[in-house]
Amino acid sequence: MIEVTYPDKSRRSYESGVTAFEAIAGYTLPNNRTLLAAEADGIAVDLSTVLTSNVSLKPLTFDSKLGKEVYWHTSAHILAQAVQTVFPLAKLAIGPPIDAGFYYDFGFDRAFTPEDLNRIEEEVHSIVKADYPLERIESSQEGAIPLFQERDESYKVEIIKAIADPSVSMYRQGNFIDLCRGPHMTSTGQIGAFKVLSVAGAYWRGDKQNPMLQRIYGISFPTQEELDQHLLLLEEAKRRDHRKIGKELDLFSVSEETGSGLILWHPKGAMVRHLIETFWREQHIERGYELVYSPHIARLDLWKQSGHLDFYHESMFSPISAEDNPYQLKPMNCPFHIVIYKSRLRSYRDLPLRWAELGTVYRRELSGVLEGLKRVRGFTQDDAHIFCRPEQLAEEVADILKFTFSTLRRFGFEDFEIFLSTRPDHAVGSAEDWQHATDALKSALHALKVSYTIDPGEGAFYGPKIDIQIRDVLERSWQCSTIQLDFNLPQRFELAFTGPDGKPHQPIMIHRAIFGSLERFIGVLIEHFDGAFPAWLAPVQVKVLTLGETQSSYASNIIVELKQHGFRAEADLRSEKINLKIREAETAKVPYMIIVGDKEVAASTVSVRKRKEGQAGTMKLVPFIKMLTAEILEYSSASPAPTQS
RNA sequence: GCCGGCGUAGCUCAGUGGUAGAGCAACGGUUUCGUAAACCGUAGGUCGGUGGUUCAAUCCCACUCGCCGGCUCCA
Repeated sequence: MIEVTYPDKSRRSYESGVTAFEAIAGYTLPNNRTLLAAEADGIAVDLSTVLTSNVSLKPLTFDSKLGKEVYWHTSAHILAQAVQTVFPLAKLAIGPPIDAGFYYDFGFDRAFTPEDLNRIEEEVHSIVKADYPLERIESSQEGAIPLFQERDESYKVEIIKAIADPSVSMYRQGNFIDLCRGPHMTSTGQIGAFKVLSVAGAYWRGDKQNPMLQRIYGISFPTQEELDQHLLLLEEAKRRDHRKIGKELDLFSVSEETGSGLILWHPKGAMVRHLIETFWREQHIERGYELVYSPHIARLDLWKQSGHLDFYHESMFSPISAEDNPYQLKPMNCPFHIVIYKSRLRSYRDLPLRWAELGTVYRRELSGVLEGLKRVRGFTQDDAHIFCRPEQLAEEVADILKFTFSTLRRFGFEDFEIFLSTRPDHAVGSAEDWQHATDALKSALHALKVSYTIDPGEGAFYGPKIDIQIRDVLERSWQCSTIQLDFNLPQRFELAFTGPDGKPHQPIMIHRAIFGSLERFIGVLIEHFDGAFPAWLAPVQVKVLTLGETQSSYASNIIVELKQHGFRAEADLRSEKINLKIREAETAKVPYMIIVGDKEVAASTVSVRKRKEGQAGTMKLVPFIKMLTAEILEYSSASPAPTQS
């Protein structure tokens, strides 16, 4: 007999050899979902899995992350079956689930066309309708290889040969068979709604030396409504693409004449950036940072000593010559801050030193990866370096975390996901240093009651790090903030402080950024707000619109008064209809409109109109100013650290 | 960089092997009109660039620049 424990802590006994399906069949599923697979001691398994020992068992439905993975993995198999039905010569490569949906890579002698994708999707529907059961087949490597050789599946053969385990598994549905670790759903008919999304080239194993495969992306959901909802989000993301809005609102541009990946900030965009930068500087000074500035180029020798020339040269522009000395355009700010540190002897009493700089760096990104503000060749890091003693580490990190959360909240981000990356295989620094540093990061996270995920071995070679992802209104995740410890640079530059013992000690260096790249962050912000910035960030906060020429001087006086109160206000005195002026102000996403006609002039009032919401009443200018001031102040209510699921 | 797609007036787009159009914007004029587009007119493009095929190319071909979707989520 074996004992099965369920998520509600109840237990039941079964004969050994019972299947996961039998053990879970009686368990009620939430939300009317279909049972897809099971989670046995935290690992997803087929429902046909035979249980032979005590286990804690959980039903998997589409509502969990693991369940989605199973659902989308099976969907990928259905896609592959459809492709091979339509194009028997297409060779199977790999087909995993991804964050949202799945893809499958095929070796094929040409690119798939949109018409091909339509045919494939039709075939998918008939496979779903046929409701083929999925059957798991276990085999030795020796048994599996001829099977795939026979089918001319050279990628599969290559995969099998690379597998360490002598036995492999395959899944069959109808006449389609694929090498696969699984687990899978029980039948193809369990897919509710399926959409083939797009196709793009992708290298076999991501290596540009290898042949280019055709990657088909798809997505599936239990119901048509969920699929429609998802497609709506994709459309919305496309609609509010920051490149499109950036052009419409005249925020920024990129020109072929100046070069790709180099941002030209137009006045309106520059104002938004200026507001963010000003806020950033004020916050840093308030929180005990000092501002520094460093040049855009430095002698090549500096980059030799920092190691960037060895490890980072692929991302650096070529050196610049000046007389006999080669200079290098900076891809990072850290070496400059280090040189400042070294400009004099430092005492343990001086630490921690917190130096911040909005430093513009240049990186030679591949032309194909550039994307609006989000991936560029010249960008401004909101960089800071903290030099501290080992025992100060946990507190410094906790402060940075608090600072980061409060800053991100200020910009309307409430949903955070935190990752702690630990020591990779190849790393500098002693095991003890890594242990101490990683513990300090953890204790900072614990102190703030922040939950996080550990990414084992994903730290940089020079130290462990904490990455923070924000989730925007379209439910997309963006990684902006990062806190990285560095054992490498202090060593390379022989940084030291004099301890109470009168001897030199090595400080710990923390690199941290909240926005990461100002350009990228603003790109994310534009999409998050759909270009409709909150009043404190809007390049123009108030637009005064006149009905006719007789109100011009009244309107101008209002502008003067608003400006005296520090607001960004503009007037529209043209002899145009009020509807047109309103429409243009709405399109420009100006948060407040003030409409003045003869009535307002006579009563010395203003008619206030709020962006998107419409008329907000007629009032004297003073209450309007109070209202706007209050709205702007509301944004500074930054709260403490989040609690995470 | 690689694969695929695209590149026509400031913007959004239509179009054809015989040297190009629309709407909006701009400019000029008329209109002074109360909460999301008044009306009339004018001007504006060597059809991304270079070379080639052709009697003739914006349209075909090659190269080049740029943009878009992807390219370390490893059965």
